Amino acid sequence: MSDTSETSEKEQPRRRQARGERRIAQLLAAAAQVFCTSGYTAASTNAIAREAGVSPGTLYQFFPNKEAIAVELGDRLMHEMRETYGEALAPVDPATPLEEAVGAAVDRFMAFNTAHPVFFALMHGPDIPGGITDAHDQLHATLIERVEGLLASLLPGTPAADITRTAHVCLGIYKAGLELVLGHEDAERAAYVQEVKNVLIRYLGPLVGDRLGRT
Amino acid sequence: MSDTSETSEKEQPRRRQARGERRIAQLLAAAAQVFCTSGYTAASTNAIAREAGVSPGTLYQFFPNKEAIAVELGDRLMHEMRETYGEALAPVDPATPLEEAVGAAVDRFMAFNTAHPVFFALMHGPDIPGGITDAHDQLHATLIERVEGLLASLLPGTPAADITRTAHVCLGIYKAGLELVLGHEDAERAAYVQEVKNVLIRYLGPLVGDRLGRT
Amino acid sequence: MSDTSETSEKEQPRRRQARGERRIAQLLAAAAQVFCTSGYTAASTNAIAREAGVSPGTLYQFFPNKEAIAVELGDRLMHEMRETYGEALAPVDPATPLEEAVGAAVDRFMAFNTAHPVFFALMHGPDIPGGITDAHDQLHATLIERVEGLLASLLPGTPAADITRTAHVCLGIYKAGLELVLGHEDAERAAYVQEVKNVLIRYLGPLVGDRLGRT
Amino acid sequence: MSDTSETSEKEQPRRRQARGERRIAQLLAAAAQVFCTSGYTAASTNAIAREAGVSPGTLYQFFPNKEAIAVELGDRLMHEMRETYGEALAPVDPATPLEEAVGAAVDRFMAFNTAHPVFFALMHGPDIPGGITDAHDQLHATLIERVEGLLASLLPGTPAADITRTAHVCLGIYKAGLELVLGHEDAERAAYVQEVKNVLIRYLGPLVGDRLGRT
DNA sequence: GATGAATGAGGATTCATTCAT
DNA sequence: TATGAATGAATCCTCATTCAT
Repeated sequence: MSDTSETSEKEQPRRRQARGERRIAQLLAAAAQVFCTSGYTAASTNAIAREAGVSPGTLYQFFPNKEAIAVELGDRLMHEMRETYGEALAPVDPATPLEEAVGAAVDRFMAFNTAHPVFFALMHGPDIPGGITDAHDQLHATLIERVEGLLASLLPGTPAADITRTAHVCLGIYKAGLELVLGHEDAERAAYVQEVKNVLIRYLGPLVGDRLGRT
Repeated sequence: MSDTSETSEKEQPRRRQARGERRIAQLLAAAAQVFCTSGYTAASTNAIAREAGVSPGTLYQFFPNKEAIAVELGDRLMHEMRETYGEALAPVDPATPLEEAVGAAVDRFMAFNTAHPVFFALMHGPDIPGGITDAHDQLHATLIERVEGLLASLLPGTPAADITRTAHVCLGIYKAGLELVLGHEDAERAAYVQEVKNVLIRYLGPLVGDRLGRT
Repeated sequence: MSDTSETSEKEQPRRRQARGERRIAQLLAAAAQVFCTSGYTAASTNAIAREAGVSPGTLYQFFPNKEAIAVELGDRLMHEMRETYGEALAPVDPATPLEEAVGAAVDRFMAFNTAHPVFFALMHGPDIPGGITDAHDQLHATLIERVEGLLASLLPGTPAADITRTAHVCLGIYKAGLELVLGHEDAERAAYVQEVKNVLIRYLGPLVGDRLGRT
Repeated sequence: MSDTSETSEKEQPRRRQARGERRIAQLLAAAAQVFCTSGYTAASTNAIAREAGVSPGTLYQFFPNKEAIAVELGDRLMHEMRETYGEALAPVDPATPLEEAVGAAVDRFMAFNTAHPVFFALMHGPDIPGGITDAHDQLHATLIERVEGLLASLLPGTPAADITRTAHVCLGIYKAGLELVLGHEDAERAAYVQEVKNVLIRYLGPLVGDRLGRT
């Protein structure tokens, strides 16, 4: 009881921050839950607050608006992804067989996304094509960056514009695949995972081959 | 002619229907516009009515709810697609080179979807994974069917389950590609179209090859 | 076919009127149906028109508004009641035993109201105490008049104000009883009918008795 | 005092609740007003909020829908009734002369209903015979129960089914009488009150008598 | 007469956000 | 910090009524 007492002048700020962090985590967890259940657009801040067991006012003490919740959620997810699979998406030894590189990347991504289904909701975002919100933009940009990094190491010497385009295509394929994977279970799910790998490997194969061929 | 009864069963009703039909077309056009601008979820029936220059009540004279608008819009799009590219998606002569078959299909699909951007909004639908609405379900089911038809002719002898899975993958790829295509213009757009073709061709190539190889 | 031809100059007006009458009857029947199903307040003119198989415009060709439909319906019901049970509610031979007079009146009223359940809906009317609408006012007034007539013959020499008050009480009892009767079936319904008679007989008994006693 | 934790569990919540309680009371008062003026069916939640001087949103912070307002209003009225006239409707000493028992009950009921005219609106409810809403159902059921209690003590030995039926009849009589009472003033009102008593006394008299007779 | 399209105010209800406490 | 009350515009949808045809 001695140093957990709130009246300890030194501890208070730290405790406050700690409490804040806890609240934020709590709110983000609730938001994840609600985003998964209802999708981003339909998710209401009140519902998130309720799910978190706090009042709407409290929510707005930590986030200026709904968007910001999604942004922070995305950031943390990306962060956790980096923490967890840190080097998995880092540039790859060009000698690694493509099958292996892609297979590992897809497996890890899928594992992560299956464990954190919000990711999908955030990637998908509000359906509108152009107007995508910041949250999704940011998440998307970060993901693209990472994929670009991977591709750059797989396809050295490829023009940046091509790398970017290929990254978009790969991410698109992955997202589409993820939707299918999440929509099925067990054997069928596994089959879809394999298909995603197939698509990516066959798509990227010739690109890698070209490079090799030119050598 | 013997009976100038209550309502002339030929002219008047047609007139009436004509006006109604025009309004319906007008409303669907407005809905397409609004769906494109705001996405299906965020689109409001009032906004659609406003866009169409009619009162909300008028909208509800023709459609019982928002969903019904999307359904009808999807139906008409599918219908027009069939009319326009009727045989383009019909089973294909297995002798057709894959490049050609896929290239033609993608070109036509893309042309149609570029001309009718609503299609994308409808395909995408409300972001929530499970809850998809009828409108999107129906559209999706119809599209899947068509793709299955195509694939069945390209990959004879393949088990139905595999055809279905492959169809889902192809449609997923196409949708992801469409998003990228719609998000770019001119040369970049063309490049993305080419990438979609590449992905599909390379994905399907081995499957066709297997068949050929087995022959 | 000769004289049913619409081109017969003389017949046309008559036919028109006849047709009009048919339409009105049709509309009133539909209104009765809808009033019963949804109550007067919740009944929509569109629903009535639909039930009648005509367009809303047609309805308004015959009735200026919803109220008027109820009024006309009430009128016709009163009319039919008079036609059917004409003398049943007419002044009664004071020698008739009260039980008999009341029993007969209740039986007939109940028979009529059971056969025409709209009557109840119209009597009940929009729930608001003071603001009762014309339709119900009129119906009510007519009913009160009739009951007053009956009572006047049963209770000769009673001041008009008392007759009126007693009439209101009797009608109130009857309406309350009707609600109960309509809410039950078979044996229980019969029991409630008997109760209504009991209430009225016992209520009126002393009044009649007074008179007799004074004789 | 060792713990100045998150929320003081004694003062603050009470404060909060106090404000809410006040709003609820205010809203219920407004609802009562509006229900009286327009009847339950025609009363709009917006009108209630306006009458209470708050925004529609505020209303929905306390009540999930219109129905709930009526239910709560009914509950509170019943509660107040019990508080105020607690034992007045409680089982009665069978030795009490019927006139006295009925007279007292009617007087109290009438006093209460005159002071709280909403009661009538709630008892009456939406005009539609079968569809009665929960609010009215509940109120009705509670009232019936109470009347049954009264009757059971007045008519010991009567089968439950008969008690129930008699209770329905008495309540019906009372409601019909209330309508008349509320529709008149001063002397005429008093006269109607007397008539209600007369009806009930004469109706119940023989039932009590039967019992006595059988003794 | 008859049609059915058109109206538009109004219904119940929700929601992101703010504010007094 | 935390609360929860407050907001008010916006949501989908209905309905009595009118009007061109």
